[in-house]
Amino acid sequence: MQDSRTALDDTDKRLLAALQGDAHLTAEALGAVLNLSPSQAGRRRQRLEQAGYITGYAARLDPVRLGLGVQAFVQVQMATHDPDKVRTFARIVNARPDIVSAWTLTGDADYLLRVYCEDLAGLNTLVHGVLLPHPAVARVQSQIVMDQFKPDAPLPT
Amino acid sequence: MQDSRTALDDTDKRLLAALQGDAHLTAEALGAVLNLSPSQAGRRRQRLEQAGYITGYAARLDPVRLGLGVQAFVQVQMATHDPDKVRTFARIVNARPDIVSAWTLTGDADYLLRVYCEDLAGLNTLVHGVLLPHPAVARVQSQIVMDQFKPDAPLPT
DNA sequence: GGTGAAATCTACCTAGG
DNA sequence: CCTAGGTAGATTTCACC
Repeated sequence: MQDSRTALDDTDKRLLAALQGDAHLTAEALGAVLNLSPSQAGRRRQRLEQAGYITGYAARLDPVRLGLGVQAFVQVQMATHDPDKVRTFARIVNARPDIVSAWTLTGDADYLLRVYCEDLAGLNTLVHGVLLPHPAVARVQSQIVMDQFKPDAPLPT
Repeated sequence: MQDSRTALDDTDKRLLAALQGDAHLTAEALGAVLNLSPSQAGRRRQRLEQAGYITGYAARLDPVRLGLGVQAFVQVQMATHDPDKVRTFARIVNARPDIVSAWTLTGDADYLLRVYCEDLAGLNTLVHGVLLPHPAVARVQSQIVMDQFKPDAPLPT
């Protein structure tokens, strides 16, 4: 199965797109979309899973329904790159459930955090009570999400 | 079922967490995790779906496997808020598959875009060939993701 | 590309608090 | 009366032809 990866044909791409929209599509439904027999659609899905294109299937939750009304991006500039201090910072980031993603970026902001909070007070506690007091942190700038303009992230295929 | 929504009990939260990790967990597997019978686990899942906590199930893809080696955040400052020009900008954002998410933020950057590109050349084309030339755009700053520090986004429950 | 066995889901039914 | 557990029919998957 070395070369099933080199090129995704158009059907593969549409299959991946369909499964990004609904992971519970049956082989029969996939076949209907792709103009394939159910067995071929199922086999193709299996191939793409085993080839590593599909890493898993996840439930999509509604943040507002869960009481998470405030979504924000927080840029964190580090005061130091001292490994010890950065490690304790990393532990905090990993431990806090309200920080759902964290990236290191090129440019002047060292970290970008994506956070979900119940309300503005929660965001303030995170920024001023947790991040800013940390010895490794120099500066924090938070930007609240006003609107999710483009819906989340089907990867381009 | 009016009040099944007001408060999620601990079992509900663990169920949501489990399904965020793997949407294909069977009712039996869920029951094993939650110490419930399969029928009760399935029933609980159904309730959470109907109550709107779960909005759907999606396949998670591997961007690198798909040949998308460069991931970046692009901040776009608008030159104008003229509705017409903003609309054409919005159409471009929605049309381009390499822009997977777009948010409007508080602060000086008007839009934050999350993009996946094959390589740096692709990102450059997007920034200098598509975004900057647009009449509504004043300034663009792209920051490439070096490392995804915290894995993507199970929502806190 | 099709078929059949195994597994799973869902709706209904029964028991217990 | 409401919640938990179990059972049967329908649907789906997966290995084989």
